[in-house]
Amino acid sequence: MGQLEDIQVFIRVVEAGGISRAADQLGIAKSAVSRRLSELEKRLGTRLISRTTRTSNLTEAGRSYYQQVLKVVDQVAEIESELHDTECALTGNIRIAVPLSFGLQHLGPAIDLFIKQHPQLRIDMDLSDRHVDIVEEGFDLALRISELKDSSIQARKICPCHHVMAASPDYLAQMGVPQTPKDLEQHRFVTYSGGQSGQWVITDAGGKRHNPTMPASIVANNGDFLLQMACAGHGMVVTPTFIVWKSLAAGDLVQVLPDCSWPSLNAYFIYPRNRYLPRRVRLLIDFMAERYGDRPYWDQAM
Amino acid sequence: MGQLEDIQVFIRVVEAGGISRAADQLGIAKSAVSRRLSELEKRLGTRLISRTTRTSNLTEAGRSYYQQVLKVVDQVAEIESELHDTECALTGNIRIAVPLSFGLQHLGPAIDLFIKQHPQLRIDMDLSDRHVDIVEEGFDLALRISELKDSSIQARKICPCHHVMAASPDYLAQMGVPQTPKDLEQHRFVTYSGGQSGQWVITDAGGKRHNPTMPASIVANNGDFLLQMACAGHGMVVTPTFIVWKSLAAGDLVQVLPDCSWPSLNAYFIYPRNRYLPRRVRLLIDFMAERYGDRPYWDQAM
DNA sequence: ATATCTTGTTCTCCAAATTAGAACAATTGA
DNA sequence: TCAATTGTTCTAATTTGGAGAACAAGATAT
Repeated sequence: MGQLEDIQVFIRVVEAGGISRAADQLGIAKSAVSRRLSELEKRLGTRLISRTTRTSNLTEAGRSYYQQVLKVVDQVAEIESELHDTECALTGNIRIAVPLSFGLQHLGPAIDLFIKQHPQLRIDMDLSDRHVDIVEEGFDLALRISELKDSSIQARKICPCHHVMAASPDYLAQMGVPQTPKDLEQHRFVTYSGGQSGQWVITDAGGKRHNPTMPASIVANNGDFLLQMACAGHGMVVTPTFIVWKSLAAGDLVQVLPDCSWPSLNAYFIYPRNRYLPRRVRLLIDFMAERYGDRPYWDQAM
Repeated sequence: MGQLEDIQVFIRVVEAGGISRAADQLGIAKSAVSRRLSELEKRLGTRLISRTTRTSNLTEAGRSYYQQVLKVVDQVAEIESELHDTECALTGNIRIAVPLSFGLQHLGPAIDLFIKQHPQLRIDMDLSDRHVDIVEEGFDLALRISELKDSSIQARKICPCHHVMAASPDYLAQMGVPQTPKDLEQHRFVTYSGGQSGQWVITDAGGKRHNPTMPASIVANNGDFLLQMACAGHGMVVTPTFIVWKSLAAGDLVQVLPDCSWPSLNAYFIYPRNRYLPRRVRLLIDFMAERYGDRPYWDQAM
């Protein structure tokens, strides 16, 4: 391999935070990464990353070198893929990190369509609900559902993400149907773990905001699981429409306090700032933004 | 090898004007160059150089690609050699094309000193009097002795290049010593072949310009040879001081019409415009400019 | 018109380069 | 204190890439 490949290995080590993680992400042995890095340092006559056992840190020279070569690597990628894409069908790999529920239920079919349009592309999907640092982990982009976008990254909104409260008919028959937000305090909930999911602000039809206590009998970090528990009558759930839409349509769940509204989130594709975005990645983002848009099909079905 | 090395091979093919010459300059087999170029074109999905048997021409895509990657290759070279040179003794290669006479008599000792100061450098010297296209032939720089500098290249003057007229004592005893430029028409000359060397403009002490006919009994393209012929009494010679200085000092030749002057040329180092000049090359140019300067040692000895 | 020379292509063999994996030292965390 | 993890180094295996031969085709010289 060559000079630019050595540089790319170095960049990966820096962004991954270590040789072992870089090796995992690059799919090569850590001995190979170690050797490539050592040879780059030898060629430059200076240490780029100071390593002790179990830690590695950029030196001052390494930091400067990293800033400079990052631009060069992007330029080469841009020059070559712009030329290639002018002449050819899209090829290459796209690494995406997406939340589990959204990924399984919505991105799957969408990716299927996209790949049919661009059969020479390869998609590498990471489905999980953990927070992903796309630079550190070497992703092209990630889907994030949130209110605020991180200022250090670029984001493209692809659709709104509304929430509704719902419960099973059996549960409501047993516990009664809440008429006002205050009534909620007499009920049980299944809620998301972590963060501040248990503390929701609900806005009633008159525009008044409420902050009801919602005692959780079941807590989990997975929306599909919570949906199952709600359908089984274990409590009411506040959940995204993109999760609950089919259960509502089937009558397995019934919307509660439908005139009230919950804080609205958005789904964004995020990608690294100041980094060349290959055309195939841009096309995928455009494709998804168009496919979902401001009134996605699951909201239209309600 | 890698992506950047493929690009460097491509650049060399473009600038050399063909795969065979590029292979010669790179020191690898033309089959290897052919294969590298083909693989680069395959990766980009487009033809960069259209080849028929015995000719090759840049395509439109190739021209654009060449312009863009040239900058990138320079940037990488700059980033890495600036970092390297900050930390280390100078290393690397310098390829220089120099005129034969000047190279043998003056650059040799100078290079010897320079290499003693920077022992890890490697000098690749091409000595000839032919016109060298430094970009096409892959030189870092060339020494050129001329009046005008080519506008498409960068030049750094390293010293003036004065000419004098001289003849052997025997010749002058036999033929008489010319007193005025007009007297020259009664004499024989040994002169440079090609160009307009046989048509000199001499300026007398009063500032008047003369254009004497100087019949040549011996013509050659090498100044050292002409010096020998002049010392042997075959005629008078107009020659650079850097060639004739020792023969004058030794009494083998005597200056003729010393109050007159000849068009003054300069010695320049020339190097490619818009191309990163490694520090080692810049240091060599500085070294030579300082070593010779406005009154080089051979002019001081006269 | 023909022969020779030169360029670029393609293929095969072999040497060189590079990776995987094992073994190890050393630090960190349980 | 022990186990886990990181990074380094070495060796064997695998992959890559160059050299050189053979060839096609165009240009040049005779």
